[in-house]
Amino acid sequence: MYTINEVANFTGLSPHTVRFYAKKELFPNIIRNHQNVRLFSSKDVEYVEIVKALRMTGMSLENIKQYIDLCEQGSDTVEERYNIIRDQQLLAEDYLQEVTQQIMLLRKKVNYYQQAIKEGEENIIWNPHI
Amino acid sequence: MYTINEVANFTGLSPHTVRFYAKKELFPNIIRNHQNVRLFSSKDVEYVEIVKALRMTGMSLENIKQYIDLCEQGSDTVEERYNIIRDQQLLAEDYLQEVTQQIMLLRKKVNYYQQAIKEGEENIIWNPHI
DNA sequence: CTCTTGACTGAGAGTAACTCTCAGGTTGTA
DNA sequence: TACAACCTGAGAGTTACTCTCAGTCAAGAG
Repeated sequence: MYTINEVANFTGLSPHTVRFYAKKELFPNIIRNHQNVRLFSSKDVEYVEIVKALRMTGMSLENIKQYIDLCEQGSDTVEERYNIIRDQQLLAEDYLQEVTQQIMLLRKKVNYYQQAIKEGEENIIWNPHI
Repeated sequence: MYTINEVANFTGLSPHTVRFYAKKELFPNIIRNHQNVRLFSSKDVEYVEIVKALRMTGMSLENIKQYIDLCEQGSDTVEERYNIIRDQQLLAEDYLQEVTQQIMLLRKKVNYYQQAIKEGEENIIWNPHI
């Protein structure tokens, strides 16, 4: 069983964020010890990880909550959950493409600036640009 | 010269967002016609595009503003701008890696669910899971 | 010549997702 | 017994949108 700080450490989320998610009931079944401290089982940590994955690929907390609720309803909801995750995966691949495009623009700028600095040293006036 | 809607259309940002950015002075030198309508030159559109690239790779609007201001100060700031863009590019590559990791988790889940559905049809009780 | 339609305007409210501060409680070590 | 290191909830603050609204203006229809 893990405390909120331990979970934060190995998921890479901040303790604040984990507590924030917990308050939104994104991690069902979390038990507390006699000091009211949250204790995460390894299954709870799996929930944290899937929440992180869905969040980082752009799903809203509201939709993540719906998915978590389906998980808790048992194996009747397997197909519905499958659709959600597959759709999200596809969205995420598109998003990845978009970000890759933007990184390519940054790379182009980096090359441009390298050129500009090099030519600047040769006292060629460089067309002021973005 | 382009109106805000045209710019929104071919950058993929919403007109709301473009206006929001304009209010934050992220696009300097934008002129208005006699009806007070913003008109974007192709240089202004370049600004919109670099703002979008920086934003999509995780830079805050505050830092983007600083970069834009440097751009406006002319060629003395080329090296500083180079550092900013290169650092952002490196950050973005890391971020891309992180998102890719999360997509791989989603792919794993997709496979898992496909298996679960297949075995479910054969009336094997599947261990309820996330 | 008025009327409607459509694109723009600024102001400002609303929302999502954190992010941080604070006051307080418990426990383990010096 | 003090104090450092955790945890707690409540709530304020921040960022980046996102939307609503009332109003302006110009062009085209009747």
